[in-house]
Amino acid sequence: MARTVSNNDDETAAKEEGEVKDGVRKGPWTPEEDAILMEYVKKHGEGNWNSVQKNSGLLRCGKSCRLRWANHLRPNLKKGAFSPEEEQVIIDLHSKLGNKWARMAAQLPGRTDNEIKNFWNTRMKRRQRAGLPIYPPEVHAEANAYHLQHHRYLEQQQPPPYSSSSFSLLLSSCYPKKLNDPNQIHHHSSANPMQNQPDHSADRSINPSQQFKFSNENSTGNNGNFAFPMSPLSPYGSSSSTLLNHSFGGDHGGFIAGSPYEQPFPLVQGSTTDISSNQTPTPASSYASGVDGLMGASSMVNNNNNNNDYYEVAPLSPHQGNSGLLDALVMEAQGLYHNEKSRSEEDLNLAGKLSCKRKNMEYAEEGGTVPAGVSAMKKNSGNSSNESQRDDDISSSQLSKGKKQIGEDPLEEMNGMDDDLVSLLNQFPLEMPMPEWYRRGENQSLGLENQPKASSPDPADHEHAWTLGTCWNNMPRIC
DNA sequence: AACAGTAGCAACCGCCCCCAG
DNA sequence: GCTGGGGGCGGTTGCTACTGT
Repeated sequence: MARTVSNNDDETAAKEEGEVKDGVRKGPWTPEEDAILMEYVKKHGEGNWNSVQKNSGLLRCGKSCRLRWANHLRPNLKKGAFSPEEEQVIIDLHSKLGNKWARMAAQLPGRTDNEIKNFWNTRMKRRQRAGLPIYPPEVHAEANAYHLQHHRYLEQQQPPPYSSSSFSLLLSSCYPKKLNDPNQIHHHSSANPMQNQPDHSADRSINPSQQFKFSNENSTGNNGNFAFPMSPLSPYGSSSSTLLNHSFGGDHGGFIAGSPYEQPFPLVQGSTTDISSNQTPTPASSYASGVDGLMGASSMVNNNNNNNDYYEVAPLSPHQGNSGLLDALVMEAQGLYHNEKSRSEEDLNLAGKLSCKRKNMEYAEEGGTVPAGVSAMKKNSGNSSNESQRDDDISSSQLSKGKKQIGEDPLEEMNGMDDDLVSLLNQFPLEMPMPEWYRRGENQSLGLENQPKASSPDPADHEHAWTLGTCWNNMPRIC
């Protein structure tokens, strides 16, 4: 559409010059302003943005200058469409980090967080309209394993090698789940376009996508696929358990096909879902030993829970050296490793308590009874005042050391929200009408949720679903 | 061809948080 | 503890391009 031209010349002129309020101009930057800002930065360097107005006469606030510089003027900025490689990186990073645009930008030289955000939001919208899942399955599988690895750390009562902030966002990549449905483990369970809402998605009750009651939920938990009762508030919580239920996408290994950094990401499960047949079951230690980077504390985890053996290696960031954020993450991981052992048990209790609460809601929602184990967990999960006290202790002890240390407790951050979130938990509707797009997804071969049960996964069908059905590769280019 | 509707995208704003002084 | 600077991120706005009538 042709640009709408105002009939009011004065208005147009005012717009072009930008609106000046309190001596600060807003609106689009003019080339002259850009030149002034660039000149200023050239002379004085970046930083101290609030002094720009004083020293350069630019009628822009400091923040506006900073943004303008960061997003448009700074050297080495890439402009234009994202390359396929960049898109792949974004998708993969988002599956792990959630809406951490700045961190993602740190791994995409020349790209800004805003640019990535816009790209993602546009993509989200597009896929939302199409009723498609956000992630291609291979990325999702890797992200799931990434999350699962964290989950296993908790089970082992070992500190997870993630930072609080990063992991809280890892949780955002959940697909909606069919809790306790043993079959669900083989399904990428959603075409839910809302599945990737920001951080809150750690909790099924918070993530809008997870408020929907899915039919055929099966509360039997005797096959090892029992929805792991973890806290929605724990950074190791429900999301991981959610992921546990669909982590093993059957026909996907731990590699991102076509990824600019095809990291081997072995993920081998023993019994329920055999994905090992589709990838080389490499001894995790061989990966764990020779890697560094984001997952500096990468490790092998062997869990015998419910006859399922998992050997996992944390995915590693392939991009290094372009961001202090990554270094920070490594340091956080190291800090976590040393600081959290003493708290993990209590954290688990809290996680159990809260997740049991949610679990009870789910059972109630299904009209069933709460299994004894769940009730018992609820009883044994301690009391909130103790938890609060613990958090206070942690906080004060940390404060007593002065600055917050890198590697501070992710649980502290999460638990700080306990009251609010529990309140939210209690207020969310237990059942919502299943949206049309989901019902459609149940019956049409749009996404992987419609793949045959993984007892006999058909890679060909699967491939078809993505290359033809969901048109991942055929999506229009962003331009 | 002209117009209207709509999607995609760039850019900005506001709020919040962290950190250093 | 307070304050200011800087940064992160969600939301919004407005322009542009495309498509349908």
